[in-house]
Amino acid sequence: MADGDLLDRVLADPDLVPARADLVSRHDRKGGRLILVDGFAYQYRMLTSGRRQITAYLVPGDSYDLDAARENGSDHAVMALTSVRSVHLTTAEVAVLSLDHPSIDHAVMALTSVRSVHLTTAEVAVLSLDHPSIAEGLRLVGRIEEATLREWLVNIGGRPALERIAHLFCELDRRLHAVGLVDQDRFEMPITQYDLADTAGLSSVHVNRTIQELRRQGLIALTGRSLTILDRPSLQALADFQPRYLRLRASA
Amino acid sequence: MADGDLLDRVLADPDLVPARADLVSRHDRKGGRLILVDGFAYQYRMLTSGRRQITAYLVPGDSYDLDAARENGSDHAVMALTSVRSVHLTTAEVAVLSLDHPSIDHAVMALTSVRSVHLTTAEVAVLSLDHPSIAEGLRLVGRIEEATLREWLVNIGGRPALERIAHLFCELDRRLHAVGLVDQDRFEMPITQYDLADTAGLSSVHVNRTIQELRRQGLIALTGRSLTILDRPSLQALADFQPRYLRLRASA
DNA sequence: CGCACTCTTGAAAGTTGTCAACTCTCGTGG
DNA sequence: CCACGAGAGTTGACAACTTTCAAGAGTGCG
Repeated sequence: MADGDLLDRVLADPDLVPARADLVSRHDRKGGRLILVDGFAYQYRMLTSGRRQITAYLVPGDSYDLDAARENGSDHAVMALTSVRSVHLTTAEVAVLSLDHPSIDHAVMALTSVRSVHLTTAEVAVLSLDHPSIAEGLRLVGRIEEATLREWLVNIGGRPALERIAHLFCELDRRLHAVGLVDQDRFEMPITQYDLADTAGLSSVHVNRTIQELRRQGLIALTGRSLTILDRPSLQALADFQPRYLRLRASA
Repeated sequence: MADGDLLDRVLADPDLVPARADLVSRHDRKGGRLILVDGFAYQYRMLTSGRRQITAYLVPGDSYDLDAARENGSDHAVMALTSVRSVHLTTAEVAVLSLDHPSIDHAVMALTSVRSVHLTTAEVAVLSLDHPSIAEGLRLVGRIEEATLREWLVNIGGRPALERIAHLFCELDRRLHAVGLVDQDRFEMPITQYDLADTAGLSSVHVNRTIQELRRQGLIALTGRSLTILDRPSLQALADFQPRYLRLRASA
């Protein structure tokens, strides 16, 4: 069969994982190499104290461990935040698919609009290390993930609650905007305040009060699952948000 | 000239950088690709609030950006904590050196004793991406750095001050032990309490009180620049420290 | 309708930060 | 040799931030 067919077939038949189920569990030997087609997920780690620390979010178009660096088990797991459609790739599929997609512009991987992202990120997956430009692309993804991780460390270690939550919202805004999921400064954010608490290293009660302060300052509106950025410049200024680390295109 | 000669020459003539000077500055276009031969350094980021957040420590044997991923400027800088001897490698040197060191066991890069580390990590530097096993090695280094970054995020986001500082000491202990810099559960740690504060996301006053509590519990002794681990099992248990992320050999 | 989950609120307690001063060490210059 | 000054560590009192506990209100789904 043609490789394009395989790609189409793989994308056409994503796995469906319900909310709050592990997409990839800790010490998962099968490898979690996947692409998120639809829905939100997060990477997390449980402490022996019982506390949970979220270390990354996955939004549509994002991938996880495509280079199989964590194949032999890792120190964290990935859980679906909403019901999720994702494509899991086997080593065989990655290898087969890579044969006919030798040249993918890795700059494209920095994401543009949602439709192209799904395809583009998928294409990324079809690449093997045999193709230098592919290896290049995977390395870029890795660097963005690392820069984001460092940004989170700086955020949690260096900013008080209000700025911390504001920064998180700014990041989600830009990332979702890049994949076309922001409409009129408004986007769906299916993250509970408990999740935000375990992301920011705060208690859920304090997250709640912090969000109310952001509302009071007229920066955001948050009702149910829908977040609206009312004053992006002020919100970004408050958070000291510099989106360069995300390596997104100027617009989308 | 033979590659071995170049390697020797490079190692024999390290740069000397005084304490509190930048080894690599932000937006440094020259690229910071280096190996630390002697001394301590840290990677950090300044916030507009004036706060400094340390995101990583470099100890003897550690490298920085050998794969030149941050060549075009990054969001952070690297500063010498003590006076430092380091080897800076140019692109040309890395290229030349890579030609005759095709097969380096990447497992060795996980560090053993101090002498071999200096050589081994140096050898890592002499590798280019043309050699698959080298690329492999650089990727392993990257993964360890990323896992450490994630560990710090979990540490700062999820643990109170006492556990946080304890965890930091546990990590330094294991990393320095791996390069032979721990003698009788005691090692030199030229990190001020101000530095620790900006590492752990605490104030220096609170770091001071936290250290006193660790002393009071009989876990450590810290005088001047010398830290002694008095009760490693208890300290590690307190910190919930699992050294697996460092990927160190069993002993050294 | 009722359960489960999420959001919100108040009060009290605990943790951490700020400010300010004092001590200690160490290296330099008189 | 001693005085001095800079950097680092220590301490106390107080303020600010954040958590915990507990309870009630809102929301969506079977």
